[in-house]
Amino acid sequence: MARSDTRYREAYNRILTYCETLPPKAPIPSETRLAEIAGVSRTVIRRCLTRLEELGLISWQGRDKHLLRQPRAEDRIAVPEAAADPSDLEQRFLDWVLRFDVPANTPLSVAELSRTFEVPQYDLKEFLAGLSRFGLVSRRPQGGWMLLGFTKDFAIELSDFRSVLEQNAVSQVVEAPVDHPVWAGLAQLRADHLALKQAIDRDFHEFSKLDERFHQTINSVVRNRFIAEFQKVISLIFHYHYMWDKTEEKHRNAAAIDEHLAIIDALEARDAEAARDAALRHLRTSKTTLLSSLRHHDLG
Amino acid sequence: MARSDTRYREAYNRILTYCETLPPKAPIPSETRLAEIAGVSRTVIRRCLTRLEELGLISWQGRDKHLLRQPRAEDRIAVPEAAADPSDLEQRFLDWVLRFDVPANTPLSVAELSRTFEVPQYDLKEFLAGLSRFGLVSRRPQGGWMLLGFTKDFAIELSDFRSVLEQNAVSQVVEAPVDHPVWAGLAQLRADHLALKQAIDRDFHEFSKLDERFHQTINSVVRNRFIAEFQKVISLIFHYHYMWDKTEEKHRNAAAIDEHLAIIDALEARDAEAARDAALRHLRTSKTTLLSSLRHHDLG
DNA sequence: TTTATGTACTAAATAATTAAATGCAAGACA
DNA sequence: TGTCTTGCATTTAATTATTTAGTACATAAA
Repeated sequence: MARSDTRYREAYNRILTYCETLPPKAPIPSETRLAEIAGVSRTVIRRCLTRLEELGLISWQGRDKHLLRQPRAEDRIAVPEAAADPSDLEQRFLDWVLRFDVPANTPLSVAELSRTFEVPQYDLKEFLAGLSRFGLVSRRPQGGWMLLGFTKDFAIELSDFRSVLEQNAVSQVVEAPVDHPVWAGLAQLRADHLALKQAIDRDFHEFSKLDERFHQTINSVVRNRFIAEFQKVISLIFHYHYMWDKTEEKHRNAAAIDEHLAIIDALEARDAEAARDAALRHLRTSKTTLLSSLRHHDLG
Repeated sequence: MARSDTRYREAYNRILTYCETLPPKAPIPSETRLAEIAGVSRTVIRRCLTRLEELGLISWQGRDKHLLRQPRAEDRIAVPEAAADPSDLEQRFLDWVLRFDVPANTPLSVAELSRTFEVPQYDLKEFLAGLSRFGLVSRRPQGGWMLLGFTKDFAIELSDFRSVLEQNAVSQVVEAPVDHPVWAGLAQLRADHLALKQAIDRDFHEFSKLDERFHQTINSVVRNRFIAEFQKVISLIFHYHYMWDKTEEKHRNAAAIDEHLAIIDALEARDAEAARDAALRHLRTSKTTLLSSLRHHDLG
């Protein structure tokens, strides 16, 4: 019942690797130096040295440390399997919510989620605390957490907020210098949109990816930590719902392609007002799509 | 080493209060009913009932429960001092950061913060995890947390983000129906601004409060959980820095009053474009002020 | 004087533990 | 017979205790 000693184990192996580079009988550097090499504190280094001495790899008396023999493969210490990295927990969590269409006001059990995602409970708690800032989850008075999201109100507010951010992004694109990578990106996007428009009867479901790329390109111009954080969540949610609402998908995607092209036209003409108008039209369509996809889920 | 039984203790006292309303020898409702009354689970209610029986307050056999005597003051159970409520932890934390001018890239010790704010470490971790979503703090590789905020970049990005949100708010105010409370608020603000303008030589430091109220009023029109969450943080940061930058405070505040009045004029004339222009001018001034206050802190 | 180690203390991560919640089955009562 | 209630068992969550790791200072060696 205490923290794991992974840090020590990893440091130990790193020190072994370092020792392999030393000539036989070489003196071992100071604790401080080793701490720098392994990127840990002296406390950990001393544990490593103790073990090295016990295994007869080094002699250690006072400040006199010498390598006794070359490290072998079996000297290495086992490092516990790195748990599924919690870095993309957000992606996987939202994926789970959206894929299984978890309804609003579902109580979330940390214990259960911890099993599902194979992530320690405390990582999850930290993660949920973060999401609560976005109003996606909240604490329940009896303890535990509750999924709030994906009500109609949520969708409306999310769409509105997205509109605000994207209107701003569009304004910034117009101001971007000619050598900004966004222009190359938009040129490519125009070509890809036109290509898909030709093959829309067959490849209409390819649009979802293109849509995501389109919005990402436009937003890439905005360098803002606050906005960037939100964009990740927003794009994921829209991406999924867009994919799932199958009603008139082909027709809807064809229309969206034209809306995108209108935005690209206005941007390349550096016409701020026209671009904002075109973007607004497109975002309104998106909002409607998101809302209708929610409605279908509710009914079905 | 386990969770506290505060919940049980509070529930017990609540049940006592309920019993006081009952006539002598009255039957006690079912466990489920009591659970509803006290807002806890049946498990807690059973602990309460056990104690009530032990103290001879009730008889309890099977599902037959009767009140034996009226509860007295000394029957109440002691509830551990409610720790300083963690709800306004955010306020107090930001207050601390800003008041002591904690520099960027300061390591934050959960243990120390826990003592400072008299909040369990547990709560703090959750809180910091939330703040990390706003890019105010981040995890350190060696463990622990680190305060990121209040560099120049941070201030710029925060200001820009604020501009985006407020431009949007201003656009919404113009569209607000005539009976919306914002119009009364603005009328009052106009009067207060004019009054302060008269007495600016003496009361110029009163402006900070007025500024906060002004921005709050405008943003109150926007009903959006995402934006609301940010506004709290943003307004606090600007509020403090505004108060502290003493350079030319009087002149600066006088100018800001005029900028506010210009915005109010445009809003009341329902002139969206003029309002956005006026807001933009004011937000640019604010940004400059925030940046210059940072510069002074760096030099001092 | 400088640098390394010894020692002591502080802090963070996390498993263990108890409080609380919940689900299910059987019994009581109408 | 059906509904409400309680008894029992299991699961979950909050919080502490404990171990690992980091850090500061004293002391000793070079």
